[in-house]
Amino acid sequence: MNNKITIKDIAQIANVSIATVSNVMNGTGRVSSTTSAKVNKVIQEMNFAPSASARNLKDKKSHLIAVVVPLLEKGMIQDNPFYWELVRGVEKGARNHQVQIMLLGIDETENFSFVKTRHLDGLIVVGVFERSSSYEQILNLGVPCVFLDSYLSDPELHQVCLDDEAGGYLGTKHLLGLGHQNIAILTGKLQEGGVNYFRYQGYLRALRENGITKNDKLVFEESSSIQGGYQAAQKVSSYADGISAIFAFSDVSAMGLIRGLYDMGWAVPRDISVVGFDDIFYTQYMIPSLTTISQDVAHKGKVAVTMLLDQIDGITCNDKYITVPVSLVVRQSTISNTKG
Amino acid sequence: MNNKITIKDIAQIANVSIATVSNVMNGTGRVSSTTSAKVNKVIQEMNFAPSASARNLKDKKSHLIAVVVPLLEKGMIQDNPFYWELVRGVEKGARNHQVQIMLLGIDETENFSFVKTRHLDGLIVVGVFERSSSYEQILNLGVPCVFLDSYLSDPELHQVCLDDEAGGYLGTKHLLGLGHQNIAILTGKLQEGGVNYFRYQGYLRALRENGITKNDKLVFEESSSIQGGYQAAQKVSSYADGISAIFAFSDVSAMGLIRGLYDMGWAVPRDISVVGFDDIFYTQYMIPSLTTISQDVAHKGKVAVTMLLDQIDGITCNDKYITVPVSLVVRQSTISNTKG
DNA sequence: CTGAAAGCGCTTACAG
DNA sequence: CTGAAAGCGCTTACAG
Repeated sequence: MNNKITIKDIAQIANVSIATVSNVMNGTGRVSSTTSAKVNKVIQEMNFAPSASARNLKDKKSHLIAVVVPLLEKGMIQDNPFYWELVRGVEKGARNHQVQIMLLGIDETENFSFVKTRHLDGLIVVGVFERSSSYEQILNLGVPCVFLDSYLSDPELHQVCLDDEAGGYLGTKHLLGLGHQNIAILTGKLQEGGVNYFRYQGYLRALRENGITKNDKLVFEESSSIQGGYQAAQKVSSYADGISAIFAFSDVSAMGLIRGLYDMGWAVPRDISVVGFDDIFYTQYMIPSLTTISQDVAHKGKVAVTMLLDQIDGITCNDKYITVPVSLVVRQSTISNTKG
Repeated sequence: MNNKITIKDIAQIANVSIATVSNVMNGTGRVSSTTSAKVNKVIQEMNFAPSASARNLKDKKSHLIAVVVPLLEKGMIQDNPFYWELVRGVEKGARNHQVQIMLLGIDETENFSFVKTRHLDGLIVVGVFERSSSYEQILNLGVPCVFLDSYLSDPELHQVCLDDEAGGYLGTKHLLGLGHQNIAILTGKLQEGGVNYFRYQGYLRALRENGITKNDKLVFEESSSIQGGYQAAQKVSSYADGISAIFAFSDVSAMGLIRGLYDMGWAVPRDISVVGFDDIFYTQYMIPSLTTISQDVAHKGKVAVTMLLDQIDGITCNDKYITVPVSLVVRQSTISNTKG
């Protein structure tokens, strides 16, 4: 094939120097409009696409950013479709700004050499913890970053976070309002400083406001997956006739939980009310449809790209820490407490 | 930061030439083990990561492949989580082989210049049609490609397809076996040569085998999304008391359909049996769980990478066309026809 | 307004 | 076994 067309060929055909061709392409320097038109015509005709490698070698800019997503144990990227919505948002945002994205799954063994190797312009990092090896590594890179759902204490870091505490509060409040007293939570790893931790804080605040003392037995800590939710159902149902409502910190685990309860003869919301978190695309189509805490994930992705690109372009934004709002969406999975 | 370390620095510190450093890194040429050890030590200590740009400029290889996914009208990548499972499979496969992936959404205006610009080693293209502009463009690129779910007639093309015809057949056969006669289908665009087309052919074959003449009124062509399925419910229920079963050509549309029917007072499977397609992660957790045609999407992604990399490395495989098998998974959404 | 030339950081024959 | 040098395809001062 003819992917070997270079700036030299264009220069030769257009009868100008390569410097001129370069200037035309980049709108730099002073070029007469006739020359410019002539060169552009040749570029068109030859279907010339300048080599990014050569450019990067000079510029040290790649116009490539990476979306870095944690790996599941099995070496696969997270399966929660939540990540897909996020990535889709990032892709769209990036496309609008002429940069392209790489997708990378990482675990604690990752050394991030690809960032230097590829001269990546920046990173969008999803869900790292403060004291993880990945976190350290990323900071040492000294490359523009935006962290998503990561809650890092360093105020200099650019972050986009959800108002998780409010989400935890809203969901709990909703259940309390329906007369539920023994409200269980189904959460993924409850690591301090993590997403679930803040949701849990919101839960506790709502309880306090209502003068309810917390009961650690009502905290079910399971893998935050659909299977995890399913497994939790056994524990939940075997534990307690007292539990009239449960707040799951992700929609996928809520779905697994509901199905698990169903298999044990419990109907939602008749026997127990369930609240989810995320407002994943299918929640309103579930039977019963799921009451959940809604967030605009795709928007989050777009915000992250915008922040990152500003940062790359050296535009300082006054708000390094952006909190995306949450809202409660009431559907069929929650009803008034009938157990008295 | 010190991302400015180059091969020169390493050479200087290790007291050798840059050629030697290069040879050590690439295992090329003849290097004494002492020199090699010395150089490697310095590389380690300096945390040196060679520039991909410089390398690519010489090699014309980027160790980058792109996953190309069709765009929805709204400029976003497809929202079906099916794509996420696929991309995850590709990512894992790529990671195991030291190449990295770019994710790109494309529409008919895409000119694919990024392929030449970035010297991409290859492309994994999902769901293009034979006579689309994208298809033409991609062929002209002359770059290694693997097409997924695309059904292209050129036997020289590398493709990974599902046995869609068999899937359509199996699902229909299952319903026939349960005594259903008026079996409707809910399909996305029924374009000749497309995925849905083949599933439809399988459906027809099963009907023929049972001596049932096809009825075009039983074909509901809707957007292949969860919303599309939901909307179809009205048409399905208003049409026909005769319909006792419906075969949806995607799980997401099946979910929307079931919910839509539910909202009109129809229960699945009591009033109507439903079969889906894909075996998306949540199907077994739905209430009722969904009978569906199963395919191993992540595996499909991995097969595609392997094929692509072989092709890039010039390894000719005898099988350019790989068909991934399907199987029927019977769950709760289908029961015997009770309408007589 | 235009062009000759250096240089980005590598790899690869080619000498030695 | 090791190194000097050319060259990959661009961009960017610098002359003219």
